Amino acid sequence: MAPVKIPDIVVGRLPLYLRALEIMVDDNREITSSQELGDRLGISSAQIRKDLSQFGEFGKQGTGYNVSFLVKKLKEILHVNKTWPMVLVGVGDLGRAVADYGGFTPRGFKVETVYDSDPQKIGKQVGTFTIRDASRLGDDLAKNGIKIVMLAVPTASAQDVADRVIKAGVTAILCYSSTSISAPSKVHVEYIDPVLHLQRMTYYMR
Amino acid sequence: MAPVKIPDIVVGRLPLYLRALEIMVDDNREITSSQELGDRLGISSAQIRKDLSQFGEFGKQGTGYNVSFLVKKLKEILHVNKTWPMVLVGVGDLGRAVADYGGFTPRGFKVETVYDSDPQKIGKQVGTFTIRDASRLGDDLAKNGIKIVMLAVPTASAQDVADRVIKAGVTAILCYSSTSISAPSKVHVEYIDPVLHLQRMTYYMR
DNA sequence: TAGATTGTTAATCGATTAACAATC
DNA sequence: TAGATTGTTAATCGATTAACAATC
Repeated sequence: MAPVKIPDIVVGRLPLYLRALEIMVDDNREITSSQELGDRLGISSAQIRKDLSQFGEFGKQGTGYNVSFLVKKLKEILHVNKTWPMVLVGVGDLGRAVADYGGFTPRGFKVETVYDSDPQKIGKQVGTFTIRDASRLGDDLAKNGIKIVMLAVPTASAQDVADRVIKAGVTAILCYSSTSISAPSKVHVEYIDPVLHLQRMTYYMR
Repeated sequence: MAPVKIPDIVVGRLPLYLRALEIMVDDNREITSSQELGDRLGISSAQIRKDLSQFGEFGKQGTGYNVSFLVKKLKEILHVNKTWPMVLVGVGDLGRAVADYGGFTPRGFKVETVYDSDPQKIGKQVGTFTIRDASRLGDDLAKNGIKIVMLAVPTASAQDVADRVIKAGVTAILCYSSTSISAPSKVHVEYIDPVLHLQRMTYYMR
């Protein structure tokens, strides 16, 4: 009995559910329903029930879902019931903001170290971090067992840096550079490019 | 004859094609094929041909696509053959980086003004911008005909600010706050939340 | 002409939704 | 019990892919 393969698109919605539920926790909500959650997220209640049911029976007929219980379950499923150490490569304007971003820690992630290859920057402080030489990435990553890297390097060097961190055992890359990178299928790559979102919207605008 | 409705999912891929093609322009590539483009993006060549053919016949059998011609066409389709003025609301660490980000201008967007509601910040400089009082948003947006707003405000005030800018005629919101906002269907909302991407990846990791 | 690649069709595949029995 | 909401099935809907004629 092969464990049923959960579709990627379902996995992609779970963090959205978790985020909405954590806001409900902050608001001291104890119970919610697929209907309410769906209304908040613009997703049908049927889809939410179907997605969740892939992982277990978390609700009660007639009542709904216990918010903190569902939060706990989703954190387990997404493996964010622990904190993942990450490193950041590239400390330009964007990298600086990523390093300072306060939103990682409460949600399961922590920036451990930041790197740059510019000799002018190496050794300087960025927030609480001392910028390390990017040429040390290989050794450091392997030694500290880091699995997640965020890239905020110039477009032209993104692939090169990606190749190097992958060689050092990294299996997840969050790429802020405006380019696609190629990686073996065992390595997960996600992208953040605000312009892609903007252009998607202007398509519909005059 | 109703103009055929292009699926949202197709529209969402066009900016990706445009981005890859612009990199090819920089590399002085004159011609490409759906095969090559697909390889770079991890998308099947059939899908690329099908997507593009929704908008016209841009290629030549046996040859492929002229890169700069296709760039020109995609810019027209996405309405980024002009520059869209935008404003940014919220100048914390994240907002500061968004304001300084150099990637908007070459790709069809420009930050015109930045706003915050913190009296401590109003009047201060951020890069080349003087922070304006967020209470002026309503008047300013309407007067300058701004249609696009980027939100980098605290989660708790995102909905409130969104409501106000929508009232002032804004039809596109790029939301960096970690929450979903509700808006009339004529208003386009896109989200950027790095943690959602990270959690999507850790699902697959031990 | 031979080789290559588009644009498009039809088939396949997968995701969403509607509906409802089960049950709290 | 009556009302509400889940979990799940089957039907619908939509997206992707394989294949190939057209043609450069």
